[in-house]
Amino acid sequence: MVVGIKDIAAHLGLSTSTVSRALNDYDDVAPETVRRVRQAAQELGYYPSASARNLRRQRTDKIGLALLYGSAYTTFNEFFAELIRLVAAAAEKRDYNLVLYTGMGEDPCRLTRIAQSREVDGLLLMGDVPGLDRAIQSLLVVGMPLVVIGRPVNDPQINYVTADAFQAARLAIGHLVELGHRRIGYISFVPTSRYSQHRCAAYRSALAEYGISFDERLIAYASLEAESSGRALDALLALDEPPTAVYMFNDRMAIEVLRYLARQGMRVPDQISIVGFDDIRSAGMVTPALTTIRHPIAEVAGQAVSILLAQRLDPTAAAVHLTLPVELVIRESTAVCRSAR
Amino acid sequence: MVVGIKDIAAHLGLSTSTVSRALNDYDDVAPETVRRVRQAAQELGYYPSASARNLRRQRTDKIGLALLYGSAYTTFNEFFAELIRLVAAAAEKRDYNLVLYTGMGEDPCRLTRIAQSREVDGLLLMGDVPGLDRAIQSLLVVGMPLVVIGRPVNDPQINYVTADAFQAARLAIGHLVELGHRRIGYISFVPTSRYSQHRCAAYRSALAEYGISFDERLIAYASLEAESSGRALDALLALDEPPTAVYMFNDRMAIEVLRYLARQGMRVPDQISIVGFDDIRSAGMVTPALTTIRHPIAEVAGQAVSILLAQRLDPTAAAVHLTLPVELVIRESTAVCRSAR
DNA sequence: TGCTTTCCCAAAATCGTTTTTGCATGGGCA
DNA sequence: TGCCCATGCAAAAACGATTTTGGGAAAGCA
Repeated sequence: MVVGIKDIAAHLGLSTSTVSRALNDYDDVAPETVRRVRQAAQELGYYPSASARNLRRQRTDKIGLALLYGSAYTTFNEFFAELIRLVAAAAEKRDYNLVLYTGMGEDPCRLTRIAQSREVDGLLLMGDVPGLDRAIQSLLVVGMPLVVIGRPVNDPQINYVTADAFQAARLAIGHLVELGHRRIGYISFVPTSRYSQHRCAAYRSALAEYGISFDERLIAYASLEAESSGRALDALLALDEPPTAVYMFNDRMAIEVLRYLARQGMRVPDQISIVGFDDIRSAGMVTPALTTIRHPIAEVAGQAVSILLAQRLDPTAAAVHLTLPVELVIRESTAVCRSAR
Repeated sequence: MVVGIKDIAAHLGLSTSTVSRALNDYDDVAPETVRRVRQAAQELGYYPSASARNLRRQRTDKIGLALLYGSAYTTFNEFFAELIRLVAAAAEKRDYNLVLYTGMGEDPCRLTRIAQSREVDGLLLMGDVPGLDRAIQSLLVVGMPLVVIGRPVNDPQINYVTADAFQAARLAIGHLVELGHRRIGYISFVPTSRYSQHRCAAYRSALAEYGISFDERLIAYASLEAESSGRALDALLALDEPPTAVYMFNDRMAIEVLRYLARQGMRVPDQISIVGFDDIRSAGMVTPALTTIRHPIAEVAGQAVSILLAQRLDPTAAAVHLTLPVELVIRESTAVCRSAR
């Protein structure tokens, strides 16, 4: 049923090696033979078996994208959707396909298995779970190329590509300070995530830059569950001196907060300003439209794939650490601070 | 560096076949030998080479999800994000991984290559592009299991899983009719898509059920480009007798329309009612919250994977045609028709 | 004891390619 | 003519596992 290289060889009275070399552009095959082989392959509808090819060439032409999230991440959001699409597109442009590994939260050892069994040629890592570092070390041991997406990594051997969280915080906080805000809260992702930790550090650093003293109580944490962001905001609003503006971990949570505030009858931006992060498509479509930081997802995705494949070609090359600039997108969810008017 | 089955065999003074059979639960290996092999495998950090295994077993333990969209689909939306996540989860639950094939719009022949090279064990097909049917036939020829997602297929040999678009239209139109609407428009996806055609047929059928005569001018088409839905709505509103309610192809487009109407200063649902389709997460978070049809994505994803793997096990089984029920979710974007008050 | 069965395991075949090696054939050159 | 080299292909060796085949040793039975 399925036609193999043998069938072509038999059909033309050639050996399989000649057929293979004809199809793979070797230069020790007569042009006429190449033509005949190509034509026969076409006619018989021949496509090489991926498994056999992979085994012999020791490569799979696939890269993996591992989404390392615990149960706190119960749902994808638009950000992931975009990221996955862009990574897949970048990979396909280079004739690679994308394998999705999700639900790795419970068992980072699956990473080890993926690497050791060499079922992909490289791994993109997104997310953070307990035990991840050890799993990553096991990838390095077998020489599996890998790139961490979205946060810096301390280990100088490990590639990463991330948006500039410090610049982002500077832009967000700076924008709010210009509007007269001094009491600026931050709602981050679960504190065990290094994404969250990194962003918190960026928030603190930005506050310091604008001469605002850091108040620990102005940081709250939320997961991506439906009501979580609302509860986190509640905690901030319940303070003696509640924030007049809140910078959010991402747009998804920011939009949840907008919705929550609307239900509570609080007007944004009149009573409180909100700044998001990512600039997902919905950010511009909610009411009020969300002021946010544009995350250069396409660049992140493209660079991640580039770096991964470059490391595959030259495993000895130094690790690449890439921090990409972000932009402030001012929409309707931020305004002059009431108490500063 | 990478440890293979030979290393274990050498290490224990056994043959590779015994090691393999010990690891694969054959019953002609002494329990003590199995124990030793298992332990050695653990200690040496052995994982079987996926490529070698795939070649010998003639399976890859991967399924593909092909997204067949032309350039009209420039972006994923939440619906796809959810679908991909749920399909991946369903696959992983059965120890399969998901390979994403995107950007197949320009060349459905890639499907043929995927099938012939057997790089996945089955294919889930989502979307519709010119030349798709011929490509699908080529999959059938090589016996690649496949399931079409999201729309019925005429060919009785082809599995499909879809939400019930006719019930959806009945629920949506019925709801609007109850509110007094008689002039109900429909904004569909690009007319070349069979998704669009099927949904239009459902819309017509629902109108007929409620005794409303069909007016071709009340159907408009939009792509998923940013301004496309707004333009389509404009066309409907420019009619002599514009619709008092519009049923939308999906929530993404419905939300774009809400945004567009807000910019135009039209109040929803006071001046016009809008019904969506899918019930993506954003649907409940926009203002006004969107009345919509809940698409049972999790069931669709789970059933699609089940059917695919079942067909893999028994290629002679009859094709499965599954139409899953939907639900009406009433929120804030629909109200009593003004002219009926 | 002798024969059959059962239990383990080794050896070899296999999956379908790619890559290496080797060998004719023919042409160029002295 | 004799030698060498380039050309074009066949044969065989990988790739690393699984599966088939076969056989020796121990155990059971007459």
